[in-house]
Amino acid sequence: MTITSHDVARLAGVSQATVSRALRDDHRVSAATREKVRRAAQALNYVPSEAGRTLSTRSTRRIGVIVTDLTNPFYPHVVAPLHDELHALGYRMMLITERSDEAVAGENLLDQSLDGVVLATATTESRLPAQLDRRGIPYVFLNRDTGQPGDYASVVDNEGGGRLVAGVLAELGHRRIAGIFGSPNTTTGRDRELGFRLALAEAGIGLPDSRVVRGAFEYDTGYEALPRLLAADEPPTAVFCGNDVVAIGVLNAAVAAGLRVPDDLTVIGFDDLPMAGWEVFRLTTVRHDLRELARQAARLLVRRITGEADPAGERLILPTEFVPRATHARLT
Amino acid sequence: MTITSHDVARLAGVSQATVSRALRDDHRVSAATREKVRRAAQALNYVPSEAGRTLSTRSTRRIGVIVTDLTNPFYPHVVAPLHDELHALGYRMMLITERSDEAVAGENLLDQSLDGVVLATATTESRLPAQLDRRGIPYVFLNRDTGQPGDYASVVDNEGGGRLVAGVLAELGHRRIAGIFGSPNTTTGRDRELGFRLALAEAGIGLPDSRVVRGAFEYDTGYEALPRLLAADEPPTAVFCGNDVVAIGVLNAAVAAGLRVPDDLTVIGFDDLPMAGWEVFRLTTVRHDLRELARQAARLLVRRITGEADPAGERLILPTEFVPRATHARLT
DNA sequence: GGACGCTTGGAATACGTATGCATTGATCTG
DNA sequence: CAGATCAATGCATACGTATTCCAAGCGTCC
Repeated sequence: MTITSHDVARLAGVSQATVSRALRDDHRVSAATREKVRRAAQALNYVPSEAGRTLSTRSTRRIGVIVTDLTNPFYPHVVAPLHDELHALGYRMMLITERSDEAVAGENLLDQSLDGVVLATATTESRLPAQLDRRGIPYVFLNRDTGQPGDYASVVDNEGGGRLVAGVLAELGHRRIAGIFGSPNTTTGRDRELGFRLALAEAGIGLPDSRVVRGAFEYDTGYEALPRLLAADEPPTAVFCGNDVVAIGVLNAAVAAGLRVPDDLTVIGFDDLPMAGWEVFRLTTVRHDLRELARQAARLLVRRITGEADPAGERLILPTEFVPRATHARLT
Repeated sequence: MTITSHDVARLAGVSQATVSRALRDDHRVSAATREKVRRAAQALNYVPSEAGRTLSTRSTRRIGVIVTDLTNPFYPHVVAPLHDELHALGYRMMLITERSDEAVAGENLLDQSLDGVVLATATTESRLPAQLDRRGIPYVFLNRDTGQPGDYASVVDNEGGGRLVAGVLAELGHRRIAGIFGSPNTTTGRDRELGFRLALAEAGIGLPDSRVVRGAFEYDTGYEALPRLLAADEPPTAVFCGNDVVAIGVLNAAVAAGLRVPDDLTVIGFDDLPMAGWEVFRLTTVRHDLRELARQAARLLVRRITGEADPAGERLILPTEFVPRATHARLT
């Protein structure tokens, strides 16, 4: 039923080997035969079998992308450019979404069906990297900074971004400041918190545990955290959120609580998703180039696959920038 | 370097064939040998090669999912449950996002690397179904209703949903009503518009072209449409949007224009994405079970792959339900 | 005119798994 | 006890492509 290179060979009156060569522009085939083969392939509507090619070349031109939860608005903005860049580089994308990536480990990602993997999940406790190493499957971290010397990662200057926000809040006169950070097992959250804390300390501002919440980078985290923070004896005048999605949860909770932003509360996010610029939010946040982050990860992975990457590991860091919109105000 | 079933066979002291059989629980292998093979495989950390298996069985356990644009908040809510359901059914998901699916046709989806395809793109003009048919690759439409007898589709009762909204608006006393519908080349948009128009007509309410906008199911469509609709001589008192994403664009445009919703304008969406329930929106909309829509599509596709589906085609239709929130009001 | 190099294309094989068929030994039946 | 039946396993091959090795043809140079 399916057309193979043998069928093309028969029609063109050449050997199967010649068909393979002709279609791959091997210089050892004459222009005339190439044309003949081309026409035969066209006539039969021939498409080379991916499985046959994979078995022969030991390369699949396929890359796995592992994300936690696609319905979290953050991920699509990294998956989409990843897809595009990988496509441009001649690779297909295999999307794998898993709550815990122990489940991913249970999956057979290791069956040689992937040329490489992009790890875009947040958690630092996964055994997946070790397993990939053992099987010799190249991978890169996206938005996760292990600090391990040999690793490959495309990351954002999270610490710098955290500092930026602390600086701004201090300058605006805020002293009772709260933080909603990512889970402690995400480097993204940890680094943002670290930079934020350091810069706050330099400004002589404390950050007591009573004004700190940690949780997943999800809408609900922000939505549920705000009431708790407000219930304290000395409620905060400003909240720094670990990312925009959390901040948007906070903004919605503020509406529910009848709080006016920024008059009653300053809210600052991180990422600058398109959503952050919507009129209903006009969220003040920290921008970094998510598209470039993804592109960079894709290119790094491909370089690692082709052996062009630095064997000692590579760490590509993107800068951050403060984006003032309408959710921050000077304390009066 | 990589471990094959031959290596396992050597270690276990059996033939490669026996390894294959033992690991696939073939009843024709004794419990003792099975155990011996299991242990050997375990010791070597053996994982069967996907490519070899594919070549041999002519099945890839891989399904392509084609979507237009992942950054459109609608798609993640269909891709995520699709992924989960396919996973549960033992298939992997290959995500393909393309602006135009002519580009998809250029892709080699036809190289036998997919057991089936879910078409979740909106446009009706694609040549892709014809190409898949020609190559005998099973596929289903998700949220697209071709009306062709032999097709397989998982859809929503869009016409019924449109009727619901028209009924509500009429009952609320609205007479100057606007519609922002999907592109004319999407059946989703067309059917919603159709039901809406029919029910409006039955209520004796007109829908002049000056109060109709058509465009992609995107945020910008709604955001840019509202000012134009408001500029008319007799601006509408209510807007029905082809989906929630468009409605959210409208709500943001309303904020930008200083309009109060629902006092000045009633806005109604379609889909009931989680976002629609956010405090800042509290969007009145039409609900259908997006998760079930995806699940149903996955199961239908798998049934078609295994030959269990009705050869005459199948069309699974999900009901809709009106969800009153805070963006609609009675005309005073 | 013979050795040699270059070009072109065919034959053969590797890649890893699944499976039809053959083989072997054992158990059962009349 | 001979022959039939059956369980368990090995042998051989198919799947489709890429590639290595080899052969043939042809021109060139000294």
